[in-house]
Amino acid sequence: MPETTEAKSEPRRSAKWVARREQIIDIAATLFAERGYHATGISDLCAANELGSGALYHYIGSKEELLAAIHDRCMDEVMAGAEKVIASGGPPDQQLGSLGVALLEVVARHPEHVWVLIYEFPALTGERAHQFRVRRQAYERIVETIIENGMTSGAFRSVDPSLTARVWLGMHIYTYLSLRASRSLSKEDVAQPFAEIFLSGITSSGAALDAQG
Amino acid sequence: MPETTEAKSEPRRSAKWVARREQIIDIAATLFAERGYHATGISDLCAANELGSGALYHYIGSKEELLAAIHDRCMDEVMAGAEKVIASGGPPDQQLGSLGVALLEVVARHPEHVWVLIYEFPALTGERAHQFRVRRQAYERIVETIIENGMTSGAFRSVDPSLTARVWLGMHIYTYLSLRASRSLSKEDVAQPFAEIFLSGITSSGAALDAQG
Amino acid sequence: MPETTEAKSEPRRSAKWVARREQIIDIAATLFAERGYHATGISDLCAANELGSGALYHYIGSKEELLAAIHDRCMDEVMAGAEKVIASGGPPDQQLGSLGVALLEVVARHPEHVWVLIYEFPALTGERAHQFRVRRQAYERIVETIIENGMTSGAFRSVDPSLTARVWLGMHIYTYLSLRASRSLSKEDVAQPFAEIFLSGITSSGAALDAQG
Amino acid sequence: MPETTEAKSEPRRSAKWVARREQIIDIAATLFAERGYHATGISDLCAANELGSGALYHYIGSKEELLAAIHDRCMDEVMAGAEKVIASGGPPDQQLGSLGVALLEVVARHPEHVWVLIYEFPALTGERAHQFRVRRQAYERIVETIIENGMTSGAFRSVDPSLTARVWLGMHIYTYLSLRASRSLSKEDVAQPFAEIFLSGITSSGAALDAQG
DNA sequence: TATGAATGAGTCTTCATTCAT
DNA sequence: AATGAATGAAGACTCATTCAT
Repeated sequence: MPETTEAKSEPRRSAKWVARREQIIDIAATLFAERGYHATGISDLCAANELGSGALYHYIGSKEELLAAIHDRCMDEVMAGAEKVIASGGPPDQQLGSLGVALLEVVARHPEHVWVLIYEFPALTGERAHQFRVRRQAYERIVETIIENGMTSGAFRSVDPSLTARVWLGMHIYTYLSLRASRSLSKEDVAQPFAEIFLSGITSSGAALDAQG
Repeated sequence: MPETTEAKSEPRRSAKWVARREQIIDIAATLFAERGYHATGISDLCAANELGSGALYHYIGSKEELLAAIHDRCMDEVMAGAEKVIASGGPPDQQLGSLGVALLEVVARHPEHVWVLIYEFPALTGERAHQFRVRRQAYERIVETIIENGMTSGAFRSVDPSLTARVWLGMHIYTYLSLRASRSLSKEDVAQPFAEIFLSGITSSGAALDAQG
Repeated sequence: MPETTEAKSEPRRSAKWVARREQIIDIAATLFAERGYHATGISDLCAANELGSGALYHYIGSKEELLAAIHDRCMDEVMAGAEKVIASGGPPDQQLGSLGVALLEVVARHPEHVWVLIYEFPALTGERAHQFRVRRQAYERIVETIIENGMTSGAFRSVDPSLTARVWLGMHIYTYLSLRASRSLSKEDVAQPFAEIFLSGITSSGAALDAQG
Repeated sequence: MPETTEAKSEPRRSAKWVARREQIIDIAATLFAERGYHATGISDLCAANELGSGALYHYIGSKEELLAAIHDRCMDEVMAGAEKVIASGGPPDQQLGSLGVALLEVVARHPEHVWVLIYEFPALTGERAHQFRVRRQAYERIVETIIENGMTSGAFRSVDPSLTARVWLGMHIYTYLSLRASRSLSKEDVAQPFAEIFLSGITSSGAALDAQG
C-alpha cells in the first residue's frame, strides 16, 4: 500500500537551541580552519562540543549544512557592511576606504570563518555552492561599481574595473589572512596601508591621497 | 634548486618510468584543481590515467606524495625564475616587474598546479607541510628584500615590507587565478596592470612609472 | 477472545489514555502500510500524532509493541468473526461463504492494519512472533475443518484440506489487498466472485452453487 | 577551478567477477528471505560470503542494487516462461495450466528469491520500484488476456478478468510459498490441484476439466 | 609492468529509546 | 502529560593501500 511521500518542514526551534547551534557553528569554524573541512571528522566536532553524535545532529542537520552556516554567517555580515557603506554615500575613494574597513572588521571578528569561506568553498555542492557563488559575485559587483564611478568622476584613472576589483578583494582578504597566520595583527594595522597602496595605485595624478586620513 | 621532499633510498628508475610519472602528476593536478584533493579518489586517478590501481601505485608511492610532487614542480620553477631575476640585477622597481612576469609565466603555464598549491596545501602533513612552508617563506623573503632595497634607494616610499610583499603576492597569484576562473585571460593582459597599480602604489612621488614599459 | 501479547504488571490506565493509544495505533497502521515498518521512524509517528517522542512513548511502550498491537487488533476481530460463523452452524459451503464475508469485512474495515499484518510480520520477534503464528494457524485450522466437513458430507470433492484452505485464504486476503491497491473496491464486489470461483472449484458435481445468493 | 562533472560508465567485468556476483546474489536472497531485507545487515552479507565489506561492495554496488538483482533474476525467468507458453498457443485452459506450471517451476527453483520478490518489494525505491511495478503489471496483463480469450471462446464463464487474474496469481505464488513454509513440497504436488480448483471454478458448465490430465 | 580483488579502518548519518524538566 | 535534548550503538558505504598473480 505504499503511496504517499510527504514533504517535511523544519520545526520551530527554541532560543536555547538556536544559541547552542551558533556555538557549535563557531567551534566548527575553528576546527575547520585549523585542520581543514575534510580532515575534521564528526567525532572531532562531537569532542570539541562535548556532545554525542546524535545530539550534534540534533543541531546541525549535516556536516555540509554546518559549512554552509559558516559561509552564510560571514556573507550576511559582509553584505550588511557593504550596504551601509553604499547607503552613506560619499566620493568613490572614500567609499572604497570605508568598504575596506568594513570588510576587514568582519574578517577580524571571524577570522576562522573567513578562512573556511576562502579555502573550503569547493566542499560545498549543488544548490549551496551556487548560492555562495551568486552572493560572492554580488559583492564583487559592488566593488566594481565604486571603481567605475571613480573613473567616471575622474578620481580614478582608467583601469579594468573587474580586474581591479579583484586586486582590491585579494588584498583585503587573502593578504590579511596570510598576514594573520604569521603575525598577530589588528585590522587597524592594515586597513590604512591597504588603502594607501591601492588608492594611490589607481588614483589619477594630482587627486590622490587627500581624502584618506 | 630543485629539492624533493623524499629521503629514503629510492630505486633507480628508467626514463620511461619518470616520463609516465610526470604525466600522471599533471593529470592529477588537473583533477585536484577541478574537484579538490579530498574529493578526488584513487579510482578517479586510475580512470583518468587508464591504469589499474596497482599500476598507479607503481608510479606514485602515495596520494599525498602526488600532492607534494605537484607542489614541488611549481615551487622549483618559481624559485628558478626568481633566482634568474635576482641574478640579472637592475633597479628595484624593474626587478619587481620582472619578478611578476616570471611568476605569472609559471602560473600561466601550470594554472591547475598552482591552484592546487594554493588551495590544497592544508592537505600536506608532517615533514612535507614543513618543507612547503619553508620554501614559500623563502620566496616571500625575496620579494621583501627587493622592497627593502627600493626603500633604501629612495625609489619606494616607506612601507611595511612584509605586508607589502604579501599584497604583491596576493595580487599576482590569487587575483590571477580568480580572474582566470571567470574569463579567458593571458598573463600579458594582467602583468602590466598589476605592475602599474602596485608600483604606483608604493613608489615615492615623482619617481614613478617611467621605468615600466 | 482478545488476548494481548503482554504479561508484565501493567499500571491501570485512564479511559482517555486508552482512547488516545488506539488512535495512535490506527495512525501507525496507516504509516506502516504506506512506507513500511522499518522505513517509518519514531519521528514520523510523532509528527503524524502531533506528539513529542517522550509523550509518544507514554502510550506505546516500544515500536514493536505498536506493531504487535496492530496485529492483535486484526486477529481479535478475525477470530471473533470466525467463532460467530462456526456457532451459527449450517452446511459447509454456506459456512465457507459466511466466513469469507466475515473475513473481508475485517479486511475492508482495516485494510491498512491487514496490509501490515501480511507484509510486516517478519518484523515481529521472539514471543510476539510465536504468538502471531499460533493464532494464524488456529484460523487456518478452522478453514481446514470446514473443508474436511464438506468432504465428509459429500458436498466437496476430495481435495488436500491444508492446501485448499490456503488457496481460500490467499484468495481472500492477498487478492483483495492486491485489488484494493489498484482499484477502488468494496468487499461486496469481491465476496461473491470469490465464493463462486472457489466453491465451484471444489464442489462435487451437481451440488454446486445453489446455496450461494 | 572546479568545473566539470564527468558521467561514470560501468566498467567491463571478467567472467569470474560475474560468477562471484551471482553467488553473492543467491546467498543474499537466502538471508533476505530468512530475516528480512532490513534486518539483514551488510555485515551479515559479508560473513555469509566470507568477504570484507570493501570486497563485497566490489561486487554489489549497493544493498538496494542487490535487492533489485534478486527481483530481476526472478522476473526475467518468469517472463521468459510466459512468453514461451504464449508462443506455443493452444486453448485458454491449457495455456493457463502451462503458465501455472511454468510459474511454479520458477518459484520452486528460486523460492527464496521469490519470497524476497513478494515481501520486500516495498524496499525498492525510485526508478527501480517503478520498473518492478511495470514488469509485474505486464505479467498480470498476460494472465488477464488468457482469461479474456477463454471468455470469448466460451470456454470460461463470464468473470471479471482483472480480479480473476489476481486470484490465479495469488493462488500460485502466495499459496505455494505459504505451503512451502510449513511442509516440504514439490511443485508437482500443487500444480495439478491448483489447476483443478481454479479451472473448474471458472469453466463454463459442461466444458470443464476434460483438457486437464 | 600491470591487474583487480581484497582489506578494514574510517566516513557520515540514523534511530529507537531514555530522562531531566 | 508532555517536551525535546541526549545517548550511542548500529547503519550503509568509501577509500587509500596491498598483494597474489
